[in-house]
Amino acid sequence: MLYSKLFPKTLKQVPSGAQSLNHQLLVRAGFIHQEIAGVYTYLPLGWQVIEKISNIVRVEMNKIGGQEMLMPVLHPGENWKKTGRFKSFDTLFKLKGAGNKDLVLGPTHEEIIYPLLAEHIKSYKDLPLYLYQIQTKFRDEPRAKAGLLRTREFIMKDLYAFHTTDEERNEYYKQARDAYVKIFKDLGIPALVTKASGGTFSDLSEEFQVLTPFGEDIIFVCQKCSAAINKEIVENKKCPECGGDLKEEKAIEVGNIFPLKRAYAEVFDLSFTDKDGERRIVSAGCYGLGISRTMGAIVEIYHDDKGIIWPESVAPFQVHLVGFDLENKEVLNNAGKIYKLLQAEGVEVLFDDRAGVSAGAKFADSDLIGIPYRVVISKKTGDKLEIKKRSEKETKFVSFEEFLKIIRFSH
RNA sequence: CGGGGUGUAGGUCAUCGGUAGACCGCUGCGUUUGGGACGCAGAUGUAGAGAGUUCAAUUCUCUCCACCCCGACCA
Repeated sequence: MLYSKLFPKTLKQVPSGAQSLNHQLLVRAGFIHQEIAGVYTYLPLGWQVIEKISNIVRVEMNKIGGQEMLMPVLHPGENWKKTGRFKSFDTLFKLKGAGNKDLVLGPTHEEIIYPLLAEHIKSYKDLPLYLYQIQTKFRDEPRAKAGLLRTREFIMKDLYAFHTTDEERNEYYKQARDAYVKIFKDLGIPALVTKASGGTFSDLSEEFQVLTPFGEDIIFVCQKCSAAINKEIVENKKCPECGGDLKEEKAIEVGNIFPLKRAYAEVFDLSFTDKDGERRIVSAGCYGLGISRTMGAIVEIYHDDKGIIWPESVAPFQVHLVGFDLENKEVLNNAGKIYKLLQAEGVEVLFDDRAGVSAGAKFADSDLIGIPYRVVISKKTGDKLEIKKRSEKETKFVSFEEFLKIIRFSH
């Protein structure tokens, strides 16, 4: 991608009202644009990051048997009335469709997937079944805040798993939990598996929490064994695992996994005929992961006073190629050649090809955007590349081949 | 939803009872060229909306709307 063509330009000033770092940096660097409270456009750079995160999640969901699909945003109000959540779900967006029909913008998809499954699941042979989607959800939060950490429209991965027995479901829960641990490791995020209450769905759930001052959850982390427990279920200040001392921390929930109770299966009659000819209710589990919130959480963790420092796995590009002295034909040709060679090697590269822009401005933009590797080509660099990792201070001069080895090795 | 705050150029803000200004950005020309360069010239505004007070309102008052912060809420 040529930087001169990239939409939009970066901003020097912090947007009015933006307090959290993810909000400030993502807006300034041109990743997101706020439309209304808690609703953002994902601009080209931002969308690249969303896609990177989504793909990491997809890989692990597919490994545990997940089949990706896409359910509608628009739901029949009727289904929500059946489960009682048309009234009880506080942040539900409701609207009227043609013929004055009640419609709902989906905040979660039990009301769609249960009736869908009820139509198709007849036998124990149809189970287990793991279905997931990555999709925009809507919740009319009374107070959106902190950039992407709390929005009214957000991108979420939700996997619904359906089983013949609770034992089978619990077995799968462990697999899903491992998959989540792997996902956050691949994303480069230190997420703590945190015990929490299950809310109305189940007695216990686990949340994946990232420590950040802008988080909204209070969790307690054991200073001895690192176990984490949500405030809502901490009774005394001692670790239930090892008895160690607990430290209170602010955190943001980026994932939540829990076994579902059978309420929805019963409402929508999601049952099957077992081997012995008996009709049984399906046992389910639900596994959510906030894709867009995770993007915000990453920025909360990885930044400095100059800008974002993306982990390599989710950066919008791997390499930020910065050209100086581009009025000089030779330098321009050389930079263009490096750009093409990197692309030919499958490297995702953003090439700052702007002429007449000062070095300082290019460095500042590069630091703000936060791509892992910066490569400078100028009249000084000759046949070498001047490289610098965004996360480090030192600059090195290396050959093209050496640079390729470096970025390959880092993966 | 309770409390507080803010709405002025594309962005960040200043101003002020007599219908607007800076900086950034943008356009043109020239000089620069390794950490957000400089000079000159230019373009860009229903001052959030409505009502009221006044000779006169962006400015004061009221209502509404939007956004932000604290709290409550957060399957």
